[in-house]
Amino acid sequence: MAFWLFKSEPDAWSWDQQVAKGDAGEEWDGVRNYQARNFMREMAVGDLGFFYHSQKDKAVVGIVVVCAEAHHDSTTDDERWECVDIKAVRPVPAPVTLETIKADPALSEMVLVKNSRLSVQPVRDDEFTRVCILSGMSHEDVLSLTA
DNA sequence: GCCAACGTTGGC
DNA sequence: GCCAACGTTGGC
Repeated sequence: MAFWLFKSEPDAWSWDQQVAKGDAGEEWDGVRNYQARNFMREMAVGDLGFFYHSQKDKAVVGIVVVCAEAHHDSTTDDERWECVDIKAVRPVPAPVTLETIKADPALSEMVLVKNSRLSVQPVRDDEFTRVCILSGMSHEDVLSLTA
């Protein structure tokens, strides 16, 4: 299983809106960046990701799961752009802010820290676990997610 | 609201 | 194929 991070401006598409979509999930559409698209092409159904609010919150607020592999982005006729579908799994007990992430030496290599503009990015196993723990989840909580 | 970082476009 | 100009993102 691989881990990812999906970044969204809460004014454009928020965690609450994602949750409201329920198990049907929603296209992660609108991505017009090759790097981000290529990461989505690598995703498999069942991969987990963080849902990150940029701008005002600047925090990881929830956990999502990929529920459809990359397919054409329905918001454009341009054949180049694809997206996956994701659905909400659970909110994190407490948001993990960018400030907290930046202050943690174990997370200094995160793409979020090194390339703040990339909207879809890979997360390492150890980084995924670490952020979960920082959010207040127990090790058992993390294990039950990744089992 | 500013600006640094980055990606894309288009002229040469 | 290079690079200047431009547009966008997102942290501050």
